[in-house]
Amino acid sequence: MSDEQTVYEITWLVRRLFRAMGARADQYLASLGISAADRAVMEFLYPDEALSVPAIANRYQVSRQHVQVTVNGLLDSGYVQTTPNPRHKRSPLILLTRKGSELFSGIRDQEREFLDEWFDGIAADDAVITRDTLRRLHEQLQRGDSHAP
Amino acid sequence: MSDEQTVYEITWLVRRLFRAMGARADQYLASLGISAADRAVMEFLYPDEALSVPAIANRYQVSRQHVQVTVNGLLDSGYVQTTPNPRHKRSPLILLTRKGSELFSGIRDQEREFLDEWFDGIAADDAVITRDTLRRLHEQLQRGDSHAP
DNA sequence: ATAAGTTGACAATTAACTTGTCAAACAAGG
DNA sequence: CCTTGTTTGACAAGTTAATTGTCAACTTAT
Repeated sequence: MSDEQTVYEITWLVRRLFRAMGARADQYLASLGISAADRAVMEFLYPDEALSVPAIANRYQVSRQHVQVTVNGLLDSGYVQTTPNPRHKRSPLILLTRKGSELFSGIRDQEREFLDEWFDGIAADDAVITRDTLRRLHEQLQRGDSHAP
Repeated sequence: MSDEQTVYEITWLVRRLFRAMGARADQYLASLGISAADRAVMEFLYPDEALSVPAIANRYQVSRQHVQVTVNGLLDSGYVQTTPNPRHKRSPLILLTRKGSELFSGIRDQEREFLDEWFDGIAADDAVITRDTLRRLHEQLQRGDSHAP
């Protein structure tokens, strides 16, 4: 049984960290001329997945229409290309171009570098305990969809 | 020095937890007929702060115009009221009405109950380590505004 | 073959903000 | 005082990242 103040602070920190991480990521992605949605779509395709638009929408948990717009933008910028879908003539598979793959692996390198710096002063044991605790909290939320908030 | 996979998973979990918490909170608040912005404003006023609209906007880190709209809505619903501001005739201080105070303390009770359930299986020691680790990560982000993402 | 479901394109709508602008009110200096 | 610059509430318009609705073309199941 955890103390109330600690519990409250953890939720507060999760909110804060999310905002701060999001702000940094957006800033960095904007400097490359892409949006968070673009990055998310590319992540599903990296390094060499070929998925239809509705399949991406399913994984991203977002409307297929929105993914369609994002993918169309990425097609225009040359970061993704289409390949025929054997299972559906009108709905091609989407995959990264070489250019898109290079962009995304660059993004990943930058992120890795940032994470290394960010976790520099954190003891490995503490990081593992934190991961396990957050994991358990996440499972708990997935499982018990009892009542809000 | 923490292992890369662990570090990455922590950031992933922070994102997921934020989304899940937000979804639950929104659902609960919507059932009460208020928005997340309404709740945030009431939190600044609870239990008995009296602040002007621009002062709330400063703390909330959001445009004063947006807070103005939120506060006007709360005035209409009778959750907040105005009191003359000795320092500015056109900009009254905003404070919770009895109704607003009761609503917010009800929200807090519900949140407390939810958090108790959520952290039920978590050992107190682990919660403390998690809090401290997240705290350090938060401080690190605040401090070093070196480079993105 | 024919009914039912899936898909891309397009349009309209939404939520939660922001920025811009105005006139009234305020603070400070000369 | 009086003028100059700042703060404020009200209103309007714009933005972002998504949603829902609809259509016709196509695909799948029966």
